[in-house]
Amino acid sequence: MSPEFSFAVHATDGRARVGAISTARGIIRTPAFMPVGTAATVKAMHPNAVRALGYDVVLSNTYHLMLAPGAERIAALGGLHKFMNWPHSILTDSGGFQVMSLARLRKLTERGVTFQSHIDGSRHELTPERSMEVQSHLGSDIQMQLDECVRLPCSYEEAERAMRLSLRWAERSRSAFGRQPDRAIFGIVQGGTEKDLRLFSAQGLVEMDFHGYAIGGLAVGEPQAAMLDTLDAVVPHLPFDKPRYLMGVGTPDDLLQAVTGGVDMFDCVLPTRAGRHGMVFTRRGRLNLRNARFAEDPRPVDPLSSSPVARDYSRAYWRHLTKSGEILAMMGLTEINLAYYQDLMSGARLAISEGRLDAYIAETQRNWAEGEGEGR
RNA sequence: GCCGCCAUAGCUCAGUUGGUUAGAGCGCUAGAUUGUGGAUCUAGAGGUCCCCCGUUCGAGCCGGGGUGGCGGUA
Repeated sequence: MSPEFSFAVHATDGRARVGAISTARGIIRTPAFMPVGTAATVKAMHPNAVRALGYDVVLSNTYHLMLAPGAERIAALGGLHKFMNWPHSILTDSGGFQVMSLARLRKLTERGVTFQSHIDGSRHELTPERSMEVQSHLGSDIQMQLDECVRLPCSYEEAERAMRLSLRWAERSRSAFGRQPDRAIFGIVQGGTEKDLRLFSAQGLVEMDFHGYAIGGLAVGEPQAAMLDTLDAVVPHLPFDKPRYLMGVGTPDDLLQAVTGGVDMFDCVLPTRAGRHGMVFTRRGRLNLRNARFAEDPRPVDPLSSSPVARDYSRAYWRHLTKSGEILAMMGLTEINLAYYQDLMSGARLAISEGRLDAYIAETQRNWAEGEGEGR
């Protein structure tokens, strides 16, 4: 296998594609879901368990690792892969999302963004150049440009301002990344739900020649239909032979819809965070295991799951563990959710390669609908 | 036995000089959660203010008696 970063489309079904990204760490089967491991851990999961579920890549985070334990420290310890014992691919977000999520702790200028640490109050400047330096210290296989993610709804002027800033930061990020033949850098399309802004952003990024293109600033407050409309407007303007990454998305239905629209990569905290709070995703829809109706429910969470965790324990047991704040609840429900997301995506990959994605989605949605109200 | 303190939501407790529909935190019941602060937010249910009598236009609040709990003491 070549250590060069590459991407190949193996089959298509409409706009949807099945393919493979090759990194120095191995193959990423696409469409791919990436579990989020912000602080060098997919919370509540051992790395080998994440791998056993079939995941080829996890996402980690520049800002959080820069604060603790520090990028230079991780570099001195042999890089992030070794540090967290995940020898497979790692994609790192640039800190752009924290510009939005930690808005009250940061100041934004043309030069970059200065955060006041939520841990100890210390100040940290994140410029496009520093973000790329940190990501290189970590040894990230796929690095993201620094961008500004804006919560929706927002005015046209605000969306345009953030998009243009992100475009200038894209150029600086691309330049700072330099030549790293075994690693990749992705640009991020911004522009809110304004199609002309999105087009402008996409065209500007494509001229800079990134290894892949992300669509950012979606699933940040707008309805699903607005997200999918925006996606439909952007995707045709992205190169066919480069991976497309919809950042921060999403629900199982979001994933299937976006795959139909031609997206290759996703990440989302939903399966892991929801799992830590008692919510599970199943073939028959979402269950909130904190609900009292599960207190005496002896049925497994999802009898058809690929995960024994979803099959071998009762809903009553998970409800008890969740309500009691037990660590095993977070571990178990996270694993069930990540198993479901993987099953969903591997099903989509197979369906695309067999040219029956629409039927696969229809069947999946039918199962969710039939499970509506289950246990009530 | 005597002395003191206490009794308000499931729990721990606020409650002004006696004044509209008695509050909080936690818990409980639900909802939200989309490039992760194990976070956060939203809504709801839940009351014989220990009991009885009295004072008062009006009592969770004042007086008397009772019951229960805690502490001290012989």
